[in-house]
Amino acid sequence: MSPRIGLNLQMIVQTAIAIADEHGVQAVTLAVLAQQLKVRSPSLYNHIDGLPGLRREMALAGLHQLKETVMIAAVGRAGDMAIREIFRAYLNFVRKHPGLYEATLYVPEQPDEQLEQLHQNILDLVIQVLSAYHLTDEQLIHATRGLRSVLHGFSSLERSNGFALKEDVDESFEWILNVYVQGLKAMGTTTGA
Amino acid sequence: MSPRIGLNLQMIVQTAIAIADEHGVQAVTLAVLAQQLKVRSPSLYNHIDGLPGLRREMALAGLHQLKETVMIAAVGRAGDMAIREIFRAYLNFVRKHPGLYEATLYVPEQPDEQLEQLHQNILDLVIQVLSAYHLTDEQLIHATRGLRSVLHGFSSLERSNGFALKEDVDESFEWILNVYVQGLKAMGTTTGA
DNA sequence: CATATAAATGAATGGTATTAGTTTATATTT
DNA sequence: AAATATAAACTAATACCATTCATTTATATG
Repeated sequence: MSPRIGLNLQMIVQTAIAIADEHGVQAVTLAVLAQQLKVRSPSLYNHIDGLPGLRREMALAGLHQLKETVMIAAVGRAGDMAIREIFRAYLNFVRKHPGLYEATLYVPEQPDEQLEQLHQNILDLVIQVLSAYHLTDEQLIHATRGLRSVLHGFSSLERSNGFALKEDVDESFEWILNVYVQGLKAMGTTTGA
Repeated sequence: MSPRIGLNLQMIVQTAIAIADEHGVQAVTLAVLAQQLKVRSPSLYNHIDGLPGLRREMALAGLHQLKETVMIAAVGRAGDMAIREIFRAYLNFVRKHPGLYEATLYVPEQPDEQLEQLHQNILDLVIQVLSAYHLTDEQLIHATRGLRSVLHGFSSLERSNGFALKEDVDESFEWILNVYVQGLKAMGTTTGA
């Protein structure tokens, strides 16, 4: 049932992620991947569905890990503190695994239920935390989108040298975090407008 | 001084941008570009410095256009109104020219003075508008970074199908915009308009 | 009209992903 | 233990891609 079990999916994805974290997703080619695994590139096709399949696997792994990261940050906390820790955990994740994070941005050609499920899982976590504030359903949607926008935007810009001075970046992040939390509270009390 | 002037830089970049806006930056290959220009791909090297050179030209064009867009949005306005219009103009730009915007994210291998200058120009515009709020120098840096993070994050996520429901996206954007402006005012030492 | 110039080309190289068919090591069965 | 089935890994080949080099060729200039 399993002749020549030299490779497996986990090894391949793990190696691919290591390359991505070091040199970016674009540097993950089947050629260098096979080389690092001491194998010929066609052999990889026994375990993954080509380069798109590999990218998908990397995205799945990244989203799963990101979900765990966010969950751990939020567990046992509530309200502002939960939000703040989620923000910090998210940024930390991107800083620690830039290539893996980049991989989570993979957009499949056709709808992918498993990918969508993981995205939804993270979304549900955020929604649960935001439910502490007394927002309408619509405001809840806006707030989650705002949170994702800020987090994705900030970490993406930082990753691509978007911020000139490396020094105050952490302070900027905390400042932005404060603005978001303040805004959340302001919107929660004024249940209209 | 100019034999066989069939091609020029402008034509090439313009065609490349059209391809990028329709199919994404990754779809801009020298092969299809040459094909559309009815020329062999090596001919392009007389006008651009390979694919990296083309990407750089696209980034320059995009940043210039983005700068103009932001400037037009802010001219004759001040305070909240200027901020709001810049937000809307930025999002509109990304929606109208997704590929060109993607091209502006190009990061050169080595420091590129011209690219940096254009980035700085846009930054200066934002800083000038934010100066209406009475922020410290540090807060000003944080505020510009926050603005860029939100704008880049939101438009990127929207472009990659990040938001499930297509309907309320504009409302979400306005909501986030409001949070930002409110936060700005709260942080300012004195109130602006 | 001759010549210099630079644009456009064909040919070739090396990289990439991918497919097809073949070999081969292992697990299972006889 | 030997035979066989199975799937992993391979070789070979194809079709793209960017890029370089040497050559041709059209045009502007002397």
